[in-house]
Amino acid sequence: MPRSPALAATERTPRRGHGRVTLADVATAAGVTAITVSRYVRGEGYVSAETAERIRNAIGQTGYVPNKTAGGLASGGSRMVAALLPNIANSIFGETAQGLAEGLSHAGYELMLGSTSYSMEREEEQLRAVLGWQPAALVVTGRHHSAAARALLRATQARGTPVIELWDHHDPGSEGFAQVGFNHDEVGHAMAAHLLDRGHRKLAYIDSGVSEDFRAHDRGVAFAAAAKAAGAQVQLVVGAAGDAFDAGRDVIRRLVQGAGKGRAKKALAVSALAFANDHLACGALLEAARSGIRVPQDLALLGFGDFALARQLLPPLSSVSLPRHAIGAQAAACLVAALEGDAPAASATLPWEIVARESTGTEAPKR
Amino acid sequence: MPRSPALAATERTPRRGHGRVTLADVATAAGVTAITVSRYVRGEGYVSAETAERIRNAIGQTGYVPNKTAGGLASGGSRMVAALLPNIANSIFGETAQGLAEGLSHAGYELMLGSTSYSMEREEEQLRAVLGWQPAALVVTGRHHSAAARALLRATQARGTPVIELWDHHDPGSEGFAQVGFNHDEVGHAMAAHLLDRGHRKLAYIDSGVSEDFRAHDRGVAFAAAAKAAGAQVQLVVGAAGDAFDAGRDVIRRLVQGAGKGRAKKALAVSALAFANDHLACGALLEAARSGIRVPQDLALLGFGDFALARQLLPPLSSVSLPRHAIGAQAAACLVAALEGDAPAASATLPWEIVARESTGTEAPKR
DNA sequence: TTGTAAGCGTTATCAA
DNA sequence: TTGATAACGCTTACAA
Repeated sequence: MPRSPALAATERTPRRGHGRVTLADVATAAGVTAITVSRYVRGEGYVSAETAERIRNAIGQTGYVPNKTAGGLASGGSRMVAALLPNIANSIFGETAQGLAEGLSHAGYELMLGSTSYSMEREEEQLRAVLGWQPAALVVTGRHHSAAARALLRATQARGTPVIELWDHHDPGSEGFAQVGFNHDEVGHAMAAHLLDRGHRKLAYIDSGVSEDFRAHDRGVAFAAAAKAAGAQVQLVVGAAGDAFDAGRDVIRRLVQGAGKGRAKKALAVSALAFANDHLACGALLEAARSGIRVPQDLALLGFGDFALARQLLPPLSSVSLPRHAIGAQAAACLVAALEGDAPAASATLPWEIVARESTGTEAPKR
Repeated sequence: MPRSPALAATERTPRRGHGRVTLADVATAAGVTAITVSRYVRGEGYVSAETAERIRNAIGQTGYVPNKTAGGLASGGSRMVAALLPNIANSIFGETAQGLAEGLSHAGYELMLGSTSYSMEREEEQLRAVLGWQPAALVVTGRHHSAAARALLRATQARGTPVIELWDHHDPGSEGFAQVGFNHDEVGHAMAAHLLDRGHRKLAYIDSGVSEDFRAHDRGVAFAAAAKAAGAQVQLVVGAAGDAFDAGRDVIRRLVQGAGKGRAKKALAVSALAFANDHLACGALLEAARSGIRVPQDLALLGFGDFALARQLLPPLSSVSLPRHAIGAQAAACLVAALEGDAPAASATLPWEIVARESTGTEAPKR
């Protein structure tokens, strides 16, 4: 059926558009062509003050919102960064995500977020999924990825898309990706040193129950190595899965059982415990109080993460304070710099610090 | 400088593509046309087993990744949902984000996440930003938005894009957006009832120091109304900004000061406190222990959120357990259903529950 | 300062 | 079962 001119005027052309207001609509309303509106919107090229005014009004009237997917398609670049984190619910990665979101958003980038549930397999899936959106840059967590994921990351980087690994900083730089984080071996060493300095010779590291938390394992291995090198005894214990507080309590309960009770009571098998995270440590601290174990006299406890709770308990928990938010913020800054400057992303080591509180003794370490 | 034929053959055509492998490349490799590959990739329409096999190989060889922005542009639909949350770092919204991410990802949608920092202004900005990405659906937090943001949401919904408000559920349904959450007035009432039932007649609600946490305010107002209706005394106190634990401690300190000390000591001005969140409540609980205030005999404490820590302290904290993760998961389910079924998104009220622990007394309420 | 033409990588539509 | 063609809404390149 041929369309009458009148009808055509009402409904415009057939299958034209998906109902959204386009650049062309604004242009018509402003009495210019689309490219002029485009220039105005992007703030590039020359647009006379008079024309700009007309366009401004037209945009206001029509409620135009630029279509960024079309823009990206045309220009071959997008203002969107995809990030893959093990877990967003976790306060550790939550703050990192927050830092990323803030930093990117201020620079005019959007954030596409994927949660990998600490699984390399999921990471690979998510990677394929977000890659289809042509992100301007890619953020992943840690330096352990499946072979296929590594290949995808390498190919992506080869095409000029910056890739950053978060939360780790290891010298050989695995594949040459930029890294924003810190070295977990160093933290493991420092945790051991902190306890050794205070005279402890029987140590244990309580690892996270999350099997793919590689960074926690790395710290544990380094902790053990440092302790052994100093001639101390070390155990590596894996905390129970599930609620971390309960897992921490559980560690203390088993320790007390091992020591026997009543008249058969012996000294605890270890004198200091280092944990993969503060929740484990706080659970242990609370259980110690109930078991009559004096902290730090009978047992010193050292956490990791310096959560808000750590300094609230009695005794306050010594812990490793982390640049949780800074990692995200710094990654955002690195990416934006790389993107604007058309350079590869830069790595950054971010500072962490052992905050000595009562749970590992208030004494200054003997020199 | 005119390009020689040989050169042209090497670099293909001028300004063709941005270096990515396209459908056309795969098609050439497989000896078919682009549309056939497209059909194979989407699993739609007919592709012979033989052709499919050739395409599969071609995809493997070329490492083709479908360009979802181009696809979305052509089809007028995207498989991406944008969500705006007040804060991702916070464990409350973190878990919701996690639920959303998981639910959407399983259904083959990506998640674009924005953090509004509890600011309506930021929300509006972010809204404009994500709208340009043509999301398939929109998720926002709460029912309070700036006028402009509301207009944008309404226009978006009118165009057929589902809009869901999270974490709230209020009858008039503000603008008719679907809501996935619960009614905070009811929670406020229930919190008051919980304390009134246990015989308390001098109550206070400690509100969050975050001024745009409207839901916490709503609960406080409802709490006060319920208490007054029962003939009890109520105060509304606003916690200090900054660390929530410290703000909670601070409340107790001021309460103790008010009661005087030593020989001039009087009874506390209130006998029960309800809090805007568990961090405030836990801070108060810890400070009470240090101040020699017996919980619940001298002072009953009721939290909100039932964080993992709540049941670990002594005495364990009574609190309101929330469907943090479920809100995200349910919202994802609602959206996917709406998107696949082409229907408007459905609202859902999710269950919460007051978990009575020792901090408000173990006695069964008198009937 | 503004415009024309072509193309980005994909899918809808119609035809074969 | 496969293909040709024309969009989708925008930007680059070049022209005026």
